[in-house]
Amino acid sequence: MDAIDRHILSILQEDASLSIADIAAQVGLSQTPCWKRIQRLEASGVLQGRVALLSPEKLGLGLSVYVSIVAGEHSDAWLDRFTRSVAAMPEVVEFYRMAGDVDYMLRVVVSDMIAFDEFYKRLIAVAPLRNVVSRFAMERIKATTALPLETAPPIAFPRARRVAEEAVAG
Amino acid sequence: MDAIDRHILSILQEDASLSIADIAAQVGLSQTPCWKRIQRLEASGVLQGRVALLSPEKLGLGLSVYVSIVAGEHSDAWLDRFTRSVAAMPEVVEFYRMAGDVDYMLRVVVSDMIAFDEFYKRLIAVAPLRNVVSRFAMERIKATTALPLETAPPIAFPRARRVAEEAVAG
DNA sequence: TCTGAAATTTTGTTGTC
DNA sequence: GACAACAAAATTTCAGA
Repeated sequence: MDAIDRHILSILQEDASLSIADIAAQVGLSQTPCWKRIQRLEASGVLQGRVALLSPEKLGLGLSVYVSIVAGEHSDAWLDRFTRSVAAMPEVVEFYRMAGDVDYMLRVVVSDMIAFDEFYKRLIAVAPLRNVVSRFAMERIKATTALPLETAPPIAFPRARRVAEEAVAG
Repeated sequence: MDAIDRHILSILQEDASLSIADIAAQVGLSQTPCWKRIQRLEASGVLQGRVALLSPEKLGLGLSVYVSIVAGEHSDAWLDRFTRSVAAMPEVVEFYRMAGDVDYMLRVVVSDMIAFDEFYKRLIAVAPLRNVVSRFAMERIKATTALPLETAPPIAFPRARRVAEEAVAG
């Protein structure tokens, strides 16, 4: 995972429709070594896959709502039920367990307030909740899938890691 | 934008590395009409692009922090300065203007608490803020780029829209 | 006007140095 | 890591419903 690998990743996380020839030219390599690096990044799991990004507005799904939840219980049964049910809802595009004053944070994508209210009723029916706060987004100023590679620490070397793992296994 | 277009979009937003032959087979079309539909969806802007998804954990960027902000002022100058500066920070992967008790919501991706604190200092130096609350994610339960197409309203027909626009223009 | 089969061109992949 | 041969895929063309 050297600077060239990072350069390749930064290009691909912005535009994965580029040809290997294009990417190779940008990073100053010929096609084969560039292709081999991409294969290695995929095999190591750093490159998880390629997806198409759709326009929420053009699909009539322009309303994002942040929902913070305080759990109703902390039993294993409650947790399992809540986690599975909420993760299975397609409107939930982000779902994190939090530290601090709220237990869970969601981002929910819906078409409008009516649709959100319909979602909300299904959400509170899933399992008992102590508190739910919904905050509505008025304007999307920035939303990217690109991670800040320039701020990533100099760890995570797929090759070095594999060597280390083999040393442990052997 | 019929059911087949939606089917194509739902496949591509899960995996954009599939060949047109694969997609065509899944939606029950031959390559050419499937390819033409994808071209049309790209031209209409519903399909915005293809990106590679990277592993935050493997890159040492496993900490997500939700930051809610109450603005310090509401002047045009403040707003412009704040919006531009925050959007330009690579750690900020989501940035929405909100309705209600908070003015802005961010999701920030960093390597650890130290890195977040460093980011936080830069953030509060950008422009005067009345209140900032940071909530730390402990566990990512779900995070997808796939929009809930099954819940999208039956609007947004790129072709029909073009016809309507031409009718207005003519 | 939309579909599908085949030809063409571009791109991805493998082998050799 | 580069270059050349090979394989596969995307794109265009064209015939038919």
